[in-house]
Amino acid sequence: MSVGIRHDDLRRRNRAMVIAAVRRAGQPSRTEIAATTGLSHSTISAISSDLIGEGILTESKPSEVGSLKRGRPQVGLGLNPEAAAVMTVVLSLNFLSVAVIDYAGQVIAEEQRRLDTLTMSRDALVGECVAIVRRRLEDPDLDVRSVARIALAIQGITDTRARAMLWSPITPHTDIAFADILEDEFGIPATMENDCNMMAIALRWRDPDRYRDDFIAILLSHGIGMGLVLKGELFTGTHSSGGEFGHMIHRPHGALCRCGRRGCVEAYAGNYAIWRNARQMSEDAEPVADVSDADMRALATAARERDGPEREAYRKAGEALGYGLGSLFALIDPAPVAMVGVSAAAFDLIEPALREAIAQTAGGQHSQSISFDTEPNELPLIREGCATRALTFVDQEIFAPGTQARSGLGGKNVA
Amino acid sequence: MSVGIRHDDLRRRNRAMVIAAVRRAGQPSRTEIAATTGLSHSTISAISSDLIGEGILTESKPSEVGSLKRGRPQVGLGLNPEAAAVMTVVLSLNFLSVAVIDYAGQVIAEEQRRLDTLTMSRDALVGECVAIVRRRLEDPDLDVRSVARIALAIQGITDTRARAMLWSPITPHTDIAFADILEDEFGIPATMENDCNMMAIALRWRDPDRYRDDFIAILLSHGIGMGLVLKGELFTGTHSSGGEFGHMIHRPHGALCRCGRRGCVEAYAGNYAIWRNARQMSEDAEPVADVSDADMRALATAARERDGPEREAYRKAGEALGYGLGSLFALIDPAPVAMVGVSAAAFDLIEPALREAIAQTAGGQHSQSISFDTEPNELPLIREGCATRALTFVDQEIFAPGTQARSGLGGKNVA
DNA sequence: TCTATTTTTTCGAGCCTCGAAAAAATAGTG
DNA sequence: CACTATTTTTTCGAGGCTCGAAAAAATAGA
Repeated sequence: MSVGIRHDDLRRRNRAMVIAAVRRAGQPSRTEIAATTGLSHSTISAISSDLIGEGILTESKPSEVGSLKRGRPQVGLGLNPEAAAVMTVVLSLNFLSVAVIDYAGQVIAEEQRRLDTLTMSRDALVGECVAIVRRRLEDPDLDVRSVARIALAIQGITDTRARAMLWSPITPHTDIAFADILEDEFGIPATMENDCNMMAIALRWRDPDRYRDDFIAILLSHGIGMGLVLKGELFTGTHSSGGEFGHMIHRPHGALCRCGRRGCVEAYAGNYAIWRNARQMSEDAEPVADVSDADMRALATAARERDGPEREAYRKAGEALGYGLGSLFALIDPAPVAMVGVSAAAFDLIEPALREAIAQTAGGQHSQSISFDTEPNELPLIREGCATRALTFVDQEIFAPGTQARSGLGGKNVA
Repeated sequence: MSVGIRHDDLRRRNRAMVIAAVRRAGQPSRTEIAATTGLSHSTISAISSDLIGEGILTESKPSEVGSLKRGRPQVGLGLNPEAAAVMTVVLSLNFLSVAVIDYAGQVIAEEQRRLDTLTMSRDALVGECVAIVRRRLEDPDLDVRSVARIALAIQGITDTRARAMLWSPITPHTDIAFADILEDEFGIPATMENDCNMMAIALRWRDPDRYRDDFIAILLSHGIGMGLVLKGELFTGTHSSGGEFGHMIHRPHGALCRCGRRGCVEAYAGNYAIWRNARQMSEDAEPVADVSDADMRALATAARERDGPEREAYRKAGEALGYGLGSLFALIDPAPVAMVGVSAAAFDLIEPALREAIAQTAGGQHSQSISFDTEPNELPLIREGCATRALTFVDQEIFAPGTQARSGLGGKNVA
């Protein structure tokens, strides 16, 4: 069953703890780290001395902290930007974007490309991803050896182990093992993440007060996606990335969904569904491939101006989202929700019906206390999430590795 | 944030690990424990020597193991039944049952009572629980001091911390802090658990091969409940016991549910709902308070005999359960399901419509691979779950405590 | 009785964390 | 400007824990 704790695990975990404390706090002193981790000063001293010796952390000048207190000034510890780098690859509908990020979290290079993802062949799609990564890696300003991790994100379903895309609305092809492909090509560990999960991670990173242990990130875009954090952990399905909120059933035998089934939440609340209803097309009408953000904004403007089919379309979207959230809340209890994506900008049109629907459900008793936040731009969020995730991997798996000799100078006599 | 690992934690966790290994394996030798925990023989030897010295474990005679191998015979380690005892209290509709269980898991006493829970006053209900516990504690055969934990289970919603019942269908009263009440009364740590969660725990204990990391236990009774294990952990809501599968919305504005809302899964699949549909009453008809098991069995018999309203009622139940499961599977992916309770005996009537409905949902792609198991009797399961939970608490919190001096003989020179 | 085999215990080495004390580095103070 | 108070950081020895190797224990077969 579960395994006992070895003695070596102790140091490993505490190393990881120190690195995590520095990443979260920015420039904490050793004393601060001791306070947040609960470890003793001596232990922190020993571990940080190791980490500085290994080039993972750096001491910042006392002046930067600028304390006006008496006594020996604190020495801030920071992440050494050159200790490593990671790459993020975000693949969305007709769009591919890559960024290189240093160990301290700063973007040091990026590149973006428009593609026609819906019609590309499988090989072409994979080829574009590989090519854009290669171009970044060939950048003379970048030390290739320092790139320790590549995190891809895609809209759609990925497997639990974050190795492959299983299904995605942006391409007709399925089961593409992006992580393995990139690893084989470049020899750099890679993962294939779900876009909404990365949004959730970024939200927590941005605002840990609001998004801490339990919250929901919902992508209101062409499709409906969800990233869910429960009890401080990213929630994933047993086999796949899970959390397919958009494909919970809102109305049995209801409107036709892009996934081919009927009555999904997405079939009422996805951009194509709002579009379809606003145009008063049949619920059986085949979903359109894409609706531009500009068109969606125009729809929202029309809905705000007059009571007509546009307004009704947003109302239906709100109702579907509300009942869906209500069912979700029956399972997990209410939690803060962030609405992300172009339709989040039209949340004023969605919210009334959404709240009314929630009030009809088990979550309704807390209807008032449920708070919504909106963020119209999902792409930066997804990239931030990927970066955070990749850097966390480096922190934990590369710089606090399982049972492996630590590089060089094994001692304390570095200072 | 999260806290570093102290040196003392190491031993604590490994002690817990050893106890857990013994509880799971029954009579394992030290060598076996070393293998399952991954710790060295020396460590296991030291820890088990401590545990035996403290009276937590006992050595069983070599003969019992009865190996025919050459070499020094293995000495089996077992839980000392007298090391502690726990009590389970299961409160269900019109029925209260208590059991006393020794540290090795054997029932050593029990008592049951019929009540009229729906009409009792709050004080009377609490009073009955306190009284039945007191009677068991006054049993001269029982050493009161050895009782280390009381686990209550109730149908309904409990809080995350397992202290209080928040709402239950078996009584009109709400927010009863049973755990605190019993602790104050008897000075024994207590918890208030959700019945379906205990079912899930018992299922895993009974059949860890089938029910290991991810599975679902659904109670098909007067109401519909669910216990959910995900990634090896019991799933609870953020504030309450959560997993209110029965109150996911099947049809917006649909049939009247016992909870007062409309369209819940339970409003189609609970006993009262099947009864209501079988009698061709309106979906708006007030749910009846109780339907006897005998009546439900008669309904099932009628449904099997002829195609009529009874059969249709079960079909509707299956449909509601199927769409609900489908939505659940969209979130967590499919997992093995156990159907528990009186209507599980009529699962043959439910299954076709259920599978058909699931096939319409995101879970449909795996429709074939989803397997259902049935267990008509929920009470023993709930009790077993409580016992397992209470004993696990004793294992971890009492016999492998945080940072606390271990009792007596601190040494290895006990043998 | 002796040997092979398997389980369990013992023992010393190597780490790790901790608390206390020392060292380092600064701001006030007269 | 020397001295003191104060705060941070490092050093050092003590105490624990786990591990591997070797020893001890306990049995079956020859």
